[in-house]
Amino acid sequence: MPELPELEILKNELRTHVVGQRVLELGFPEGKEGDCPVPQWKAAMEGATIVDVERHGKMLVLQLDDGFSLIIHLMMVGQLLLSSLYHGEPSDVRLVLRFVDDQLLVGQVHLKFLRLVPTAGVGELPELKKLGIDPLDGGFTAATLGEMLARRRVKIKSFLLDQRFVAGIGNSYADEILFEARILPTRIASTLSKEEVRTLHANMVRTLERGLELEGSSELAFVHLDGSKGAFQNHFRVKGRKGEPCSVCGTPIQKTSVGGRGTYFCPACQS
DNA sequence: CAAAGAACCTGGCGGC
DNA sequence: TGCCGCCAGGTTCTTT
Repeated sequence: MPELPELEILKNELRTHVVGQRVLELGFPEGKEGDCPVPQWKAAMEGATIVDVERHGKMLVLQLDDGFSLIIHLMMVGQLLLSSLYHGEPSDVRLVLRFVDDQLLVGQVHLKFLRLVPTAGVGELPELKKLGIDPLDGGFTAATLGEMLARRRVKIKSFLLDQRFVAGIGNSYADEILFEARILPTRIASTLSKEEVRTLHANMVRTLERGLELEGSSELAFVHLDGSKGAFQNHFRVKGRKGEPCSVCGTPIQKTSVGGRGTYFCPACQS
């Protein structure tokens, strides 16, 4: 779903196309405002200029020059589209930012996870404060991963999905990472050997970077600002491949459930 | 506090 | 054609 690589792509595209834009109007479709305090949000955003875009885990933070920040989480099916790049008809619009040059940033976003807060308080938001280390951050080393895994009695797949430890990995990348690292999703975190920790770390970084190189995974709804799809889903080696021969050894890929999430793995390659 | 599981949410799909 | 239940996986809450 939209995971770290997809959000990183959107962050970069927003930095290129939206940073520097001044918001003329903030709009919600009639009757779809949800619980958003529309008048206050309009007052805070209209007339303000977007000066930076950051990513924290799977969350995007659009920083305005008047001291407010808009925080967006795409959940499973969210999309952001920019009218100057995208020429179709967005399907389920929930949020529209109109800029002074008449460009529209249109969002199909989960309003329950939309926030507008003072920029100074962004770091104190519970949703952001609880996030763990970013796997593409330089501080994320095999040693730090090893420290986090030690004494953790949770299944390694659940560990990867838990945003409090490492932020940004979701259900699709988790399966691909564990396949590449040749580690069973059900292994208990603390039982990984030093060598396995090193391999896991390397493949977390490598797999996420490969997702970036392939323009993200559009397995579900993810698209770029221009509506185009990524290609990583075409290179999945286990995700969604139940019964198909493993690309390494030919053994049929199996599907099981780990932590209530669909989990694909090769019973021969992963141990 | 850690871990597991259920619940909530949205969209898509199959069955009737 | 619609309705319904189910599944998907993002989060959060509840229980142990």
